[in-house]
Amino acid sequence: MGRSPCCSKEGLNRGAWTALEDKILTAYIKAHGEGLKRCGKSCRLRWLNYLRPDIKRGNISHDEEELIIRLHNLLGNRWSLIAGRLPGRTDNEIKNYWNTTLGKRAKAQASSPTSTETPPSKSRHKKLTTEPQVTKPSNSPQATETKIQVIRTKATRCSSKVLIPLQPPPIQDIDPSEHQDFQPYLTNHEEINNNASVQSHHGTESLDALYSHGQDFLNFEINDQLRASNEDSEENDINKNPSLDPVQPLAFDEAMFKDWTTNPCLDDNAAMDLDSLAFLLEPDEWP
DNA sequence: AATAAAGCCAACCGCATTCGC
DNA sequence: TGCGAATGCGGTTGGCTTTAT
Repeated sequence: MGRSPCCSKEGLNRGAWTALEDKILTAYIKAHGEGLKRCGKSCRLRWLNYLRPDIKRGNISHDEEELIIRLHNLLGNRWSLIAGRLPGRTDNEIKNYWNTTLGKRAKAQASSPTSTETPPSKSRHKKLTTEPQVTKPSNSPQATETKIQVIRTKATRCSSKVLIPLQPPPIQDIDPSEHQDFQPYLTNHEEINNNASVQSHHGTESLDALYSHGQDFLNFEINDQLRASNEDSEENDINKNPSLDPVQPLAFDEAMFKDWTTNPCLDDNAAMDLDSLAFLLEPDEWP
């Protein structure tokens, strides 16, 4: 657990602030005000769980569901690790999905082992829109007390509620060319709106992401994590799951990865989904 | 139509870890 | 080396929506 340095990312400045940086920050605050009355923690969460342009919104596909189940068997409640293997999904989303759907299903199956796949509760399939919605304020006390329009970031069904078209954030008064550092934020809105086209039914974009993650995906740090926890605690996941050998490296090396990515059967036309990679998570298949 | 119950999910909270001074 | 601040993470909660009665 713990954090990596917040400024460890390439290209980010660390250490003492320079006069120029101070000037830029001051100019920005002067131009746009102090803005949000939010703590950094809250802002971070909002960014990570919702605003990030690469967030994939929409139903958890069957492939992703299987992946979550397998990873959870492997890692337990290490949501961030699990989320790291599901491009575009957040730890919070996966955690929620597990708590509301998969966990209950697992529990139900455990209590009645003979039953096969149980539908997720009443199967109120979430029907996510691809963009945040601004709903008419409800008649709740909170809503009537304030005239602030609340952006309903929740995935909600279109009901009788009136949906007001989302107004873009007031970014037009920011000249992107003058604020390169804020570029991600300035382009964010557009990217979120484009997420609809990013959605795919069968996880092909996940595959693309896997490609882009490349070896990082194949040699991901599960073993390191498990090894670390093995050192830290006697009650560790390995002990709980004797099928795992924390010291045993994953059966992927550079050559294999190269082989895999150059394999002609994996060309653009190959119809693939995460099922084809399921064996990667099958402990029995591990050497 | 009204109300209760269940489901869902964004955000909050507290703890552990790491950084920078 | 110690300490305060920042950050990452998992657990939990609050409030809204949907479904059932």
